[in-house]
Amino acid sequence: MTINFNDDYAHQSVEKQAQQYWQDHKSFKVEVDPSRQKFYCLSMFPYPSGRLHMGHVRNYTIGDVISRFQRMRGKNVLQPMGFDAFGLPAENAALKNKVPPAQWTYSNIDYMRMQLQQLGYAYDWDRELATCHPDYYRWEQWFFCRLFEKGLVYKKDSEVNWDPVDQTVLANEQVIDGRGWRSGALVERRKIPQWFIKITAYADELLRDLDTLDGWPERVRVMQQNWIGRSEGLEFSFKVKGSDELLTVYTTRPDTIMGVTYCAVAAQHPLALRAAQTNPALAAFIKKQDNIKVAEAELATLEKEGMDTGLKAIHPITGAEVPIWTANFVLMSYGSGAVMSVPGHDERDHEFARKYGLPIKQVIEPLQAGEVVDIQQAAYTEHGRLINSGDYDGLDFDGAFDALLTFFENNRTGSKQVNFRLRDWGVSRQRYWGAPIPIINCAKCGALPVPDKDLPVVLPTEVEIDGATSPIKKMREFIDCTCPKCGGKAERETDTFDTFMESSWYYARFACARYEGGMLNKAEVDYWLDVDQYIGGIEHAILHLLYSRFFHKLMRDQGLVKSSEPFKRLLTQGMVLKDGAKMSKSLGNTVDPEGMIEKYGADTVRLYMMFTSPPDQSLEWSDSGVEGAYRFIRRLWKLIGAFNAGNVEVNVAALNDAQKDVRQKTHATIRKVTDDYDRRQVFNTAIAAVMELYNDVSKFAGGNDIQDGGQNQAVVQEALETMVLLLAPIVPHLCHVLWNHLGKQGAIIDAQWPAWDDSALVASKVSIAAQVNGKLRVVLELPADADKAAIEKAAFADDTVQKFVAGLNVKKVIVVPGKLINIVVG
RNA sequence: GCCCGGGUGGUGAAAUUGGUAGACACAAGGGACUUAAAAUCCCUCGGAGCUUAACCUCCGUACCGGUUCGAUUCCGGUCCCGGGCACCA
Repeated sequence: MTINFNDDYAHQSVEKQAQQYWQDHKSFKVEVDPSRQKFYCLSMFPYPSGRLHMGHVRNYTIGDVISRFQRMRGKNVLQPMGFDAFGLPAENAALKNKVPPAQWTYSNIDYMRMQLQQLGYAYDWDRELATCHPDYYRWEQWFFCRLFEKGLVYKKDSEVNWDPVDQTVLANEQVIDGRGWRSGALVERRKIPQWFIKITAYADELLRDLDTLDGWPERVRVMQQNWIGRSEGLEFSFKVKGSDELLTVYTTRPDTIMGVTYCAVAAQHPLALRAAQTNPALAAFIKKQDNIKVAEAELATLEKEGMDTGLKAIHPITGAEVPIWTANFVLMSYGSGAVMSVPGHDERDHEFARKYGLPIKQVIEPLQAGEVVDIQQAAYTEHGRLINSGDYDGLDFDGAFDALLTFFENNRTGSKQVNFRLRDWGVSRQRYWGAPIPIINCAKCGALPVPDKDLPVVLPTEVEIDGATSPIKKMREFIDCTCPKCGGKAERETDTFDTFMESSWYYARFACARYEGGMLNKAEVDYWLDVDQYIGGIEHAILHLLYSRFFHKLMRDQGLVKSSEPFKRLLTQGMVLKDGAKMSKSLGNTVDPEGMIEKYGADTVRLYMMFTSPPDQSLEWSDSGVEGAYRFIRRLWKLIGAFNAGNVEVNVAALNDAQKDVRQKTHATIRKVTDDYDRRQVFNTAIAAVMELYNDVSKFAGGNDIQDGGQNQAVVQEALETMVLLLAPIVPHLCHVLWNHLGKQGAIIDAQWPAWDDSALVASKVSIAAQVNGKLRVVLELPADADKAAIEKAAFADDTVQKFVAGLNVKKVIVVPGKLINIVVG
């Protein structure tokens, strides 16, 4: 197949030729090579939902651009791709289409792989993996058994959404307005035994190591920090009147303790449950809380409601009796499930107290004299000085904290506590399409891990989905087994793992995807890890990234990896929107990448995606914008296609002014674009810079003979080569073909990234903005070496400047050399 | 509700460390070429005022206030939009 460069740009033949070359030369297959610096670039792998959507295209184009850029900079680049293949949608599709989840998933993978190849991504396909394959999840099962041995996993009762009609557990997503999505039944909270991994044992380290992640966006680190939620406070107990029981609470504001006017406990708190036994109204109130979906957002947006339990707590300092209420905003899962309530100085307590007419007492006043606080109107939540607090009056926050801590320690009724908001990771799912949890339950010996020799526990794939219960939960041949300890009859665990388990370590497995001797192969993993660049959606800022960081530390402590953090640099890309809303099937505003690729080619789609927004912002889809990207490619094709490459070298000494300008623009563009790719990771401005260079060269070509065999041709050749090199990561097919047309040998993927020549950047003139009172009045063209005095002299000599300063006193003159002068008059 | 972002022309955006607001594109309008259309090329393009016109002047980065010689950028407050909230992935 030959390409005629005088013809119009035809994306099909261009893209076919480039992709054929990469395939024939196995261009993106990589091996460990200690003599070369490696670069591991990873994009978050997709859930194989059927077809690629524009969000995938954006994510993977960003990753591919970075990979190809790093390769041209000489790195040994690993860019793998795989599929996060377990999950709920496969079960839904199975129900709808009467196809087993495995079959549906594998056929989606085949289709999406083909689409990814069409887009020309530089993946090492030999490392492809799918998490639903036993070769993958067997190591996850193996690893879970190691955690079991170390005591890092445990089983406890935990609440789920229960559909009483379908007799099944529902995901939060399947609960709509408090009802099951299929049955329409009011959901119930139900406690069932589930497996947990002790992420809280690593809370301190997960928090501390955030400081080492200087390649991560600040906002992601802040979100993780708040999620982990370390706080220092006081834990102490109230005596319950007429009982031996203690009501234990935790507070980060011990300084407000004298303002306690009531206590609040969760609906499921033992005290509330006990009080309910003799109080039908309270029992009804508690029962009502059972119809709330298991989600924090659900609880927190509820109208605050509560009920007096009738019990009284004894204030540990004053001995006063305060009522114990049960309140729907107190979480049983956080702390002790009970709080002291200080309506004067806590907004939630204040709202609750106003609603139920509970007293509000001020015990803190502002440090600043004169600041007026009306505690009945709104809570005062700032730190301040204690008042109405007896012996503690006059103390500030720290003083009161220390004094109260001493009081409770001396009485042995309280202590300083560090608390985390972070909860242990519940990994049990009552669903079918996931990795089986490798546990055997024996009536005699309890829960035991499956012996290594019996791994993997393979998930049966020939199943029928009925929409309610997981098929393996009634499959005797799966369930029945023998106890590895006593040899008696036992039952296999039928719950499967949370799919975050699979996505928490896939980045490591990519280093040795075909390794059969263990979870990870040290030689390969030590070379390729850490991930140098990770790219994915901001929606994963907390859960996936936190679990992966946790898993990495677990693997480190198992001796599998060396480092403490998996991802050195992180780029969180924004969503793809159309008409201001996220592209989604339910809104019917999706754009199918496949149709776009067919019409315009992969390069146009890639260029459009990268040009329209910076990667971390949302991207608004526009059909005419795609046309614009296509037009630029055609213009570039036309300009370069018509150019006859020569072998004239640039002779700097021989350049005239116009030629120098072209060369200066070329080198300024190299510098700008390199910085944009490397440090800033914004590609829209990189493309804009190349467009500017194109515009300059195009103008130059309009007024000069660029095939003169002399310096015109030389500077244009240099500019065109530069454009092709700089755009190669973004539009690789086009540049692959144009590179050889410019007379260059070899493939552009193996070409070196261009370097700029500082001496070419030196400009003779500089623009100085002249301001009067901060307002721009005129732009002065001055010699580049103009110093402070020269700038000032030129500014005052200017007519326009004179117009604004005449007759006024010059109060101050600010000069920023090379930039501006500001004359302050009055 | 809580945590984290974002808000700049008709549209996507740019302005990188507090220093010339609107680069680069899209759309629109006008023109050239053409029998015509498409394609291509050229010009105009934040708003208002003034002017034959160039110029020039004022206003303008969600809203209100502050710091500064100077604020899209920093600080305080408000509104709106988006992401996450532990069983969607």
